[in-house]
Amino acid sequence: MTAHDRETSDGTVGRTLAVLDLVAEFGRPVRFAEIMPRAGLPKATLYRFLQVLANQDMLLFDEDRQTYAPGMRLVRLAHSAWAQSSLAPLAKGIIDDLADRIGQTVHLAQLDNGAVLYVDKRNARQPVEMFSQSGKIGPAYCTGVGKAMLAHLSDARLEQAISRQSFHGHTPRTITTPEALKAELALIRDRGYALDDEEHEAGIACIAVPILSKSGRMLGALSVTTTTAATSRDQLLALAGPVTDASAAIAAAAEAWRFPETKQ
Amino acid sequence: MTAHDRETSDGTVGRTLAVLDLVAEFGRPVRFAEIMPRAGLPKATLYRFLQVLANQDMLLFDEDRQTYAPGMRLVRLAHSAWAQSSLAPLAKGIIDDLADRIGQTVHLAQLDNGAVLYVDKRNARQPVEMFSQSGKIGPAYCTGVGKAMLAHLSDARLEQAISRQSFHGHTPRTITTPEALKAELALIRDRGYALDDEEHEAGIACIAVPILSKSGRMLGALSVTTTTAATSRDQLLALAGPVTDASAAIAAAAEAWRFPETKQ
DNA sequence: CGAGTTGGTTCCATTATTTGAAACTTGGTT
DNA sequence: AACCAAGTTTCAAATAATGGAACCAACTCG
Repeated sequence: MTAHDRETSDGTVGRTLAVLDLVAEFGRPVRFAEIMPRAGLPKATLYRFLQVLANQDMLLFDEDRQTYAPGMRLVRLAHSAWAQSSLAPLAKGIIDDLADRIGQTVHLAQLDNGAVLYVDKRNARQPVEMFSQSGKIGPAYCTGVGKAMLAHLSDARLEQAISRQSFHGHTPRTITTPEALKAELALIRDRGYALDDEEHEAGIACIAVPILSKSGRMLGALSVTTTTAATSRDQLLALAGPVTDASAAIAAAAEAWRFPETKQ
Repeated sequence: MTAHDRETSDGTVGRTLAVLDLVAEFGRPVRFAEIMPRAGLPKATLYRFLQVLANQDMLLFDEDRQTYAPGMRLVRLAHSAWAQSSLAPLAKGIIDDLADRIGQTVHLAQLDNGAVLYVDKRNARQPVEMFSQSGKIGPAYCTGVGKAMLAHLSDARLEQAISRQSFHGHTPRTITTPEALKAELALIRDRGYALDDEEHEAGIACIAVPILSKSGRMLGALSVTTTTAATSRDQLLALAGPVTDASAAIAAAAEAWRFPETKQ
């Protein structure tokens, strides 16, 4: 039993929110019977939890199809969360600049419960399609931003995060063991940036840097993604400079934001 | 005591989520003492609720400043909610078309707890800035989309929604009484579209239509916004046609989505 | 300096809520 | 008509939530 897995502690509220996660993970409306086996809760208990969540608009219950899906209240709450707690609002200008300058896809990510949470994105040229991208999650062990963030975690938090990785071999180059990952993280820490060279998806490479506060706290990560077809490894490495600069600028903005006035 | 105000029923979970809303409403990180008076809960209870929420990443607690703000877990959950439960994904193409054709700001909204929840938006020309817009809420009684939706609510739900309106007089034209609102809603139901003629903001007008399922259920609303400076009332009214068509197309898409196969 | 104040945290006996096995209802299938 | 699966309700026992009060800073002020 690790310190506190969100699920088990926190009494009724924690258990209920775990069910919410479960429903969200399906990615489609689900029926009671589909949730049951995964929830590991007595029928009656799960039933009551779902009722409460639906009542609370945290879930939307479709009467006709008898399915549950994440509800609209979450969208409203997330708006608030994104605006206040994510790096996105204060990084906006900096990311715009970076994307303009290098003309490639840019991702801004934060770490959420051991997974990569994308909080903002700029596509190479087409109009931004944000909410459908912002809020999306991805694996940490095989993405540039993921590794960049893991590399700057405290030992305890790293262990916790590693225990949540699934280490699925997406491509032949995917890192699939905790040991190999730790070695890679040490390297990343040394050179200051992470590479994802077709570890997650064939033909896709990216360079990522962590966003670190003055005191060394890991706030998030920034990456530029390219296709191996269009961009050589050297060209990709050449982006390290601009991306690192942008990352530093975001860190500075975060610092300024969190301590806006000296004393007053 | 009305049937079920989300707050009071639903036991511990409901009460805890009410606190989450409370924090989100502030729109900025807040301290314990600021939440206290509004929560109407004993100190110890509120304290525990906040602890649990922070533990669950539903809130983010800033150790240094001792403040709570909505947490990143909400962003992840909302992504799921937006993709599955909102009209946005299936309306996307239709809205793109509409915005292209008429070149004005377009809003797609749904009703959430008596308030307008914007789920998608197209700006007149500049790149979309979505998450900062999607998830945003606004008043129902003085916006086009709000009135369009209220007009197609069942009596019971309408009463419930009206009881949640604040009826603040934003401009000289704002409707400020439930009676006047009900009269306006009858008119809207008759003619099929709602107008907001500088009721919310001076210089801003909009035309909105409800999105109704075949069975008459109100799914959301669609609006086009213009400035009174650039667009005459007649020009605005001329948009009723295209907007209504788009709304019908969205309703059809929703219908098709919810009943994809006949029997299989 | 020390008494007072505000903001935050912890205790713990009481109480109300949650719990879940089992019974029941509903709707569909053979 | 009997059967089965999915979903809903019941109710006594078990547990977890409750909140008044005490406690602990960290400031402020006389």
